[in-house]
Parts: sequence; structure tokens; C-alpha cells
Amino acid sequence: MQHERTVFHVDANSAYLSWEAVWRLQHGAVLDLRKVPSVVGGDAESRHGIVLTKSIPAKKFGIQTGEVLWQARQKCPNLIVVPPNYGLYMICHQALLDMLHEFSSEVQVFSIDEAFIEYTGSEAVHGEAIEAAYKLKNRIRDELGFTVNVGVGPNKLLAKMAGEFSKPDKVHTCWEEEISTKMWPLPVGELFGVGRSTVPKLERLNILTIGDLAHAPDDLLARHLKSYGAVIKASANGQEFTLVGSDVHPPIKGIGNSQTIAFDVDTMEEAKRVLLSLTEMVCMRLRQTGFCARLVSVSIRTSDLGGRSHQHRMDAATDNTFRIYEAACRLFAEMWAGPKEKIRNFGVRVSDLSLADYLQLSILQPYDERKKRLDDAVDRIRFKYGTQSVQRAVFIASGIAPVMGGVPEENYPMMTNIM
DNA sequence: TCTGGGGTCCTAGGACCC
DNA sequence: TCTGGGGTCCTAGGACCC
Repeated sequence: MQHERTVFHVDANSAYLSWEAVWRLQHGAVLDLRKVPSVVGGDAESRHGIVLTKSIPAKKFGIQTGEVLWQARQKCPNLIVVPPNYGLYMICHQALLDMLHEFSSEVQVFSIDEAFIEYTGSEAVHGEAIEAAYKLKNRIRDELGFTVNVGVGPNKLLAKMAGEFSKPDKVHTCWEEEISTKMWPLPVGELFGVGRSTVPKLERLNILTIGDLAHAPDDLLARHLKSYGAVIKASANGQEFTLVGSDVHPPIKGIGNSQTIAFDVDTMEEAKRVLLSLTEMVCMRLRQTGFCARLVSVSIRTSDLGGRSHQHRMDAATDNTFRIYEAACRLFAEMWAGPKEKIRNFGVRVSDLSLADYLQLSILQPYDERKKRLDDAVDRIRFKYGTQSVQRAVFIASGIAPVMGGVPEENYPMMTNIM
């Protein structure tokens, strides 16, 4: 059968856990974590105790991604929990990408463990699509040591849906003519774009399968789901037209960091330290990209797990840590109910980005020139000697890290010594 | 006994302008 | 003693993904 377009979706099976398992086997471990109930999970002591990835045997106990670890342990008392190692994951991610580039020049990274490749036009080099998909899957397994699913279809949506059909180490297709048999019988929640809150809305309309959604009346969907109804109905019919982006890095829309603190924060002083620490990280990243931002958002999650956010649009775009910190503090003060409200998680995010233009800035705001020189100096030192090498005095003995958010630095060094 | 962190996109309501 | 209508900007919050 000839198809106009052929897209692959490649997805590492239980990525973090598989990568951890492979690393351990290569370093003398006897046990393969993939073959026993195990999870990669955060540190419960510092209130990061959730399941990040589960093994297939762990899944059989009903353990779910995102679940708290103590609940997972109740379901499976012998569960093995290993901490995440993001440095290793970055290496595996890159190795996967390098392999994909051997099969097509158009590769779109979708996440750390998923990518699309445009296979259209590659048949002459690597053979017919299915054959190439198997070749790709087997080479990753044999040369990199972990397994992937490859989904094959006429667009990204169907390729992705195909990749989910059964796991691990599988190739599946979902062509237009296969939608009705392979996709429509599935529960509607399996469709990309239909998540936790849309499923119950659809179920109330007696839309239970992807096929039900594909045939649902437009006006019914519009009434209950607004414009989103038409979007997911199109998906249920396999309609999706975006291209596989040839640039690996799509344009950045915003930069944010957030962190759950190991203890509840209930003083303004402590809250401001956390905000400063997060702002340091956000602004360092912002300056690295060469952008300035106009919109500053602060979000909090309280001890009862409720969340709120406030945002402020600045008069002019900036990448200055102090200015963004000031805005963040104002936003927090505006939304915080006071000491009775205990905060467990803080987030700082900047968006509405534009290219940095210092000439204009320094004319409008003369003092920013000095602030910018300070930011630049600190950035250079941190880049050279590590994030913790320079820190503001307020953090000393405060119990709060001076630069917070993102991947902990101690996970990175191995990236340089493995290759 | 205690739920992470990084994103994107959309919507609704109020303010404000003409 | 009566208040239209369109458009844009700003902000809060919800939903989705991995």
C-alpha cells in the first residue's frame, strides 16, 4: 500500500527505569530492574516522593506514574525504588537522537524519551517503512541496550497512537484504513489530548470509546467542550496536519522553575528567599537564551495542595534578576493570605519573550547597565566554577539553596566522563 | 499519611478605548 | 432614568502533554 506520508513515533519503553537498569547491568549488577517490580522515584523525605517511571512488573501491581511512593509500596511491599539520575537520562536521550538521525534528517524531539521522524522519502535509502521501523527498533535494542516502541502512520498523531498499542519492543502501524479497527475500540481516555478532566465530561455524554467521539454530533461537543470538542473529534478521526519540525529546538515561549520545599514556608522572609533562589535560576537560563521577558508569573501550592498564581506584565522587557525578583515578591505579597497559609511549593516563570536590547534599556533605565554587569559577572563565575560558587548572603545557613529549580547539579558531572 | 517539575495552549471576565 | 458594540490588553485559572 502506498501512503502519501510516513511518520515514525519512537518512544523509549519505561525510559528512566530502563536506562537505569541498563546502566546498572553495564556496571556489574546482576538484577535487571525491568524484570522485577521497581520504580524510579523521588525522595520522600524532601516531599518529592512520587513514582516517575514504573517497570512493567510494577504496572501489574496497579502502580501508576505520579502516584505517591507509600501508596505504591502498599500495592507491592517488595517494590524496589531507585532515585532518578538525570545526567544519565540526558546521555541516553542524545544516544537515541543520534540513532534516529541515521534514518531521517527530519527529527522532532517531543520529550526526553520520545521523538517523531519524517520517514517520507527515506524509502530509497532504508527500505519500506515497516522494514525500516523494525531495523531502527532492533538497532536501538542491540546497540544501546534499551527497547523502544515504533509507531508508524500517515501523520504524527496516528504514529503516536500506534506506538501505544502494546509494549514493549514493538512496531505498530495505524494507517487511515486501520483507524476504525485499531483506534476506535479503545477507551476515549487513550486518545492523545483527552485527559483526566475531559474523560468524565465525555462519559456523561455517553462517549466512552474513541469511536464514539469520532461520530459524536458537533453541536453536542461544542456545547459541552467549546472549541476543544472539535479538536479532539478531529483527532479521533485521525486528522492531524502538522509537520515533523526539522529544528530540534522549537522556539521558546517561556522559562520557569518551581520547587517543592522540604518544609512548609510560613514567613515572608523565607518565602522571599525561595523566590530569589528560583528567580536566580530562571534569569540565568533567560540570559543564556539571549531573551528578555515582560511577563512574570508566581505560583504557589499550599499545604492543603491547593494552588494559585498571579502574573504581572512589566512596562519593559528585562532579564535582570533583581527586577524580576522584585516583581515576584510583589506578586507573592498580593496573593498570600499570611502566616496561616503554609506554602509547600513555589514557582517563578517568565514569558512574553523578546530579544534582549540593552541599548534601549540603558537609555530608559540608566541603573540597569550596572545591574546587567553584575548579572553577567555572576553568570560567568557560575558557568566556570558551578552554580553554588557564588551566593547571596541571605542564603547562608538559611536551609534554602541559593539557586533552586531544574536538575540538581550533582547529577551532571558524569555527562562529561562517559563519552 | 501526605501529591515533582518542565512545558504549551485556551478561555473568561474586566478594564479600557473608540 | 438611560445606557450599544467592537476590539484589544491584562490577568487568573484550567486543561493538556511528558
